[in-house]
Amino acid sequence: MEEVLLALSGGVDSSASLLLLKKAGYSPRAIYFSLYAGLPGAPKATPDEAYKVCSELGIELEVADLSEQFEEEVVNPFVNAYLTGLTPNPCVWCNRKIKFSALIKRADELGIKYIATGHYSRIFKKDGIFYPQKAIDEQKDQSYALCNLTQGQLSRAIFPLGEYTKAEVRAIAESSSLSSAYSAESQDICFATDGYRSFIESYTGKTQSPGIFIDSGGNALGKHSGALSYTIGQRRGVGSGFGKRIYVTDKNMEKNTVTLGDEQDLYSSGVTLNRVNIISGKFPETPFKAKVKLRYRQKESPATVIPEDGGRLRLEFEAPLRAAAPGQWGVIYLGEGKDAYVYGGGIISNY
RNA sequence: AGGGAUAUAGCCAAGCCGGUUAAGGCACAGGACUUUGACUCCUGCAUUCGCUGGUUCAAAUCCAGCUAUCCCUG
Repeated sequence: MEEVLLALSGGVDSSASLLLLKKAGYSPRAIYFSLYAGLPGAPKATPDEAYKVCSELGIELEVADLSEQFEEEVVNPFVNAYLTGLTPNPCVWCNRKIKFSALIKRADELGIKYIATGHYSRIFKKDGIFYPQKAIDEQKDQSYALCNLTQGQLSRAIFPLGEYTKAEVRAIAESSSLSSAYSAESQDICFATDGYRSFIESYTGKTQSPGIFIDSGGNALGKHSGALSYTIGQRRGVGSGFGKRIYVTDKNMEKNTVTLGDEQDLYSSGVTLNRVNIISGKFPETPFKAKVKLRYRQKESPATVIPEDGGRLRLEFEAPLRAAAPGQWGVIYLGEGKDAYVYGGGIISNY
């Protein structure tokens, strides 16, 4: 039987993945990653649930402490991004640098070919290249967060949940009487359950200093508690007295200012992507049409992808898109509808 | 000092030729959604209408006085 190394958190998704791998005839091995033990401001997380699931399925569980790598590869860049005014996406980095990286490394040590996770995504293979493809359950689709994976990681990955809906996954776990069948959805930043602001404050030990809101003309509109707490497109927490809904349109960390404006000011016709990751590994030579997402949970929008110098990609939207936030990942999809797959992605740098 | 205007929740603001539970927006709080930040959605949010009296079966809505603020003329 083919062995597979599965990342198991103990939640319903990874548990059901384990079950599905067994049913599919694989011989799965499970590994639990401890990511933020002892991190200031981070919640407690234990492998208890993972152990429970493994004992229910007669699988041996291995526990790996990755907290050092996690802090170096995910938490530090995350905090630094915020301190420089960006809006980072830690999950994209975590998948590449931590989860999939550690899975591959351990699998190699064990002589195992395949790795697996409980992500809602499929693998699309074309011309010998493996792409993350949207999950059947479009509501849960997580292919966006896999845009930064390498070909080496994808070519060995199995996503058992890609063909199932969330409801089916729960039903599968339920029918096998898995104790995790009713586990809550994971959500928000896993290591910052009280929000990124308070996490960064406790992690750095520094509180934000107050600054001012300004309008597009630079006129002062009021005071805020620190520019770090705001992100492009945000509406809440900007104060009152405007008589209308008003949004963050820009921010400046050096001056500690946050610019406010109307919703229409948030729309941009294109963005430039930095630190581009092309799934195939082959940087495009000519412009092409594709679909893009500027954030998780946004439907793909048509755009033209234009290769630029320095390995950058320019995205020109067919219709203006709202609130492109520097630091977020712009992800490019090819293919249509439910079968769309990730061509690549990069970090939004400006507009 | 005269003349005029306005006073409704944290802010803006309907209602104001009287009639059951005082619109709405912003802000705020809680929730939903969510492996990122946002957005979005749902719910809540003045027993009370500057104050004090009066008229009336009934007043935020009419009347009087007081107070505050704004504008104009000295």
